[in-house]
Amino acid sequence: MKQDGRLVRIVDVARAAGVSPSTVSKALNDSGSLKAATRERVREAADRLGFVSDAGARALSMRRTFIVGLLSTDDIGRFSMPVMQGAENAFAVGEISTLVATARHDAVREQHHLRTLIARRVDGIIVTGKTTDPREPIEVPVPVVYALAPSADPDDISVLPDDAAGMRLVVDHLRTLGHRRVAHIAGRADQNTSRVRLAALQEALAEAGMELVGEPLFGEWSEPWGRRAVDLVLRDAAEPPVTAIVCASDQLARAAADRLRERGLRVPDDIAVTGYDNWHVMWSASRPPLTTVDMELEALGRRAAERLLAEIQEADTGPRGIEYLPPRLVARGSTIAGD
Amino acid sequence: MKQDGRLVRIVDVARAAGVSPSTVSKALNDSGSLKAATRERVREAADRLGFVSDAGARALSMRRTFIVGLLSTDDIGRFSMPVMQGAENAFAVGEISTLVATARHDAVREQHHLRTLIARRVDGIIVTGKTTDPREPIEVPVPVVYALAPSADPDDISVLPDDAAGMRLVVDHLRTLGHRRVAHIAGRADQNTSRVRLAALQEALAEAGMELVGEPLFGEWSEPWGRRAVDLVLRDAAEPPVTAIVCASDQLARAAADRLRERGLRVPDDIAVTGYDNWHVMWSASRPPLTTVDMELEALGRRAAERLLAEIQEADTGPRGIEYLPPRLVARGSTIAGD
DNA sequence: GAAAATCAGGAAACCGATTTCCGAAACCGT
DNA sequence: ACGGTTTCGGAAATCGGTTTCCTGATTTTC
Repeated sequence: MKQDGRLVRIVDVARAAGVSPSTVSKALNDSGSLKAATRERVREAADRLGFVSDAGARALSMRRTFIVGLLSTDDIGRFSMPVMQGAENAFAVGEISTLVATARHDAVREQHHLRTLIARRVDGIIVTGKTTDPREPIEVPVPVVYALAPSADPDDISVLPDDAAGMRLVVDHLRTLGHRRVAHIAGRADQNTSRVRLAALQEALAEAGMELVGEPLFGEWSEPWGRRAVDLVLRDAAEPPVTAIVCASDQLARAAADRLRERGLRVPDDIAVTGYDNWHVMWSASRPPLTTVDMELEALGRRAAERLLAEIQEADTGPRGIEYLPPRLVARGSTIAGD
Repeated sequence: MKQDGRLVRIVDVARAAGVSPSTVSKALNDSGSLKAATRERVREAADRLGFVSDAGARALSMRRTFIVGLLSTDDIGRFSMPVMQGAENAFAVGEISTLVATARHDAVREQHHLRTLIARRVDGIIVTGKTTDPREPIEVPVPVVYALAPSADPDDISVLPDDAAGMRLVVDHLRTLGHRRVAHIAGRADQNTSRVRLAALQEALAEAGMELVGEPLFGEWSEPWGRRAVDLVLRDAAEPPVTAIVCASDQLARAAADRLRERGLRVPDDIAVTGYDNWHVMWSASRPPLTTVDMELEALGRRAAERLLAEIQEADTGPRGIEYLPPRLVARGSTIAGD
């Protein structure tokens, strides 16, 4: 395959097999009607010559490129990466290639990338972003699925992790363990995720007959904030006012656990801690390892890919609007002693 | 642009402008010889109709797809991501699109992806991986550049971060601050990176007339190991045997700083700590923030893209074999008090 | 054994651009 | 006014496949 001359074309195969180009095409694509012997002879010739069909030329006549675009609003980051991974995987089995484009929050760059994707005649586009804040839909003449960052248009297809379900899992877990009074350390107040998680937490707690102690603490998604927030929870209290702290991310939870230990409290015996994200470097570095929620982002990427494929084949069955995918609770030492 | 019928073709523009298709092509590509007025008229018609040239068809006649493949040996991870980002950026300005393929350490998957890339007639391929261990070169009929994971073949083009230079920066920094006796916490012994960093450290220390105290400590790339390693350094010593600990990663350094604080030692006053990677979540969460080395992976991705482009245009000037790119030292509180 | 139905494979049109080649028109100097 | 260049723009070939007929050959049917 490493010769430098032009690659093997279909006519070369045709000549080698003593048939016409159209016959080669039919043989290799299992179309038309050919004798089994002919098919075999062509196939044999094809891979003897190392023939690899030109996808571009094929796309031209089939009016289908088998390429999808993956447009990321920002950089490909910690969240969009697994999504992309899942999508790429799902597509690869269907012989579909993935073209990546990152807009870096720049509208001009985004437009530029969209133009290129259109020029490439992609069969469809998946749009991602790092937050779950709704975004302006993109205007293109091909199917689009939004993953992680939903479209503001309810007629578009969006796939999101079900944060509300995640919080219910957490509350359920804590209730089973006997906790009744919990505090919440949240992330940035201006992000959808923070508000959704808080709301879901409050609701789930109410249903379970449990109590959210103190104001929810909004801050940022950083360890320093996590540590500071713990101090606020424990503010001038001889006895801890709660038995568990639900954190909106693993980063916050890890910092919380650190701070609690520094303040002489044992996790989980004195206070249990839960995180969110199942981010390996965080949950495993925490002492003890974190009980957390896995959003199953890779599955989300796969699902987005499936929906897009269905949409491309005009056979989509899922709901328009936002589809929520169930997360998974992972119980570890930060809530279960001796784990 | 959101009509559902077929997209605007070059003949549509031709008709609208009252010229032939070939004239449209020339007008839009600034080729051939046309009156300025004609060119303008065609252009005007083209974007009035929202014409976007079909890249596939164009590729077919130009024998150049303006697509490159980005093949990752493993998943796209923390290290390959910025590389990919840098490459994608560099390519985007040249109107080149990036096709991603992740092999997940699976030879079969890798072969499969290579076949698809060849079928797509990519102009070239960038190969990455997460470690700097040399890898088997790939066999393809197009130019290839290896980034991060070098090819075992010295005739191939590889671009790597200069870890030796990075370690020299660290030693230099510590020497300036008056340190003479340092310990080293390394990562996995079976990885090239670990050995290279250690060797460079030893050499730089020798040159600077400084001393590496104790055996280098190999372990894993995790915080638990970082903490344990600190205990080994301080083992049954009333007084710390060193004034600085050079860690092979930010993760290790952050854990080391944590552990030192727990043992009642002040960083950097009693012992200074350095990391490697400039990994934001690690250096910023550390108390104090970490002095570390930034490998400039995004620049590395850009460089890889440049080399590949040059190679595609048969105008490469850089050296065959491995090209090392200079890292950058970032000084922070873990070595400089009051920072 | 003849008519009808089925099967195998090829010729040619087509997908949507680029590019080479060529003819007509405009321009030139004398 | 005339031969000789230039300039401009179109016709047609080409890139590498797929697909639609279409024609002989073979098989089926009664």
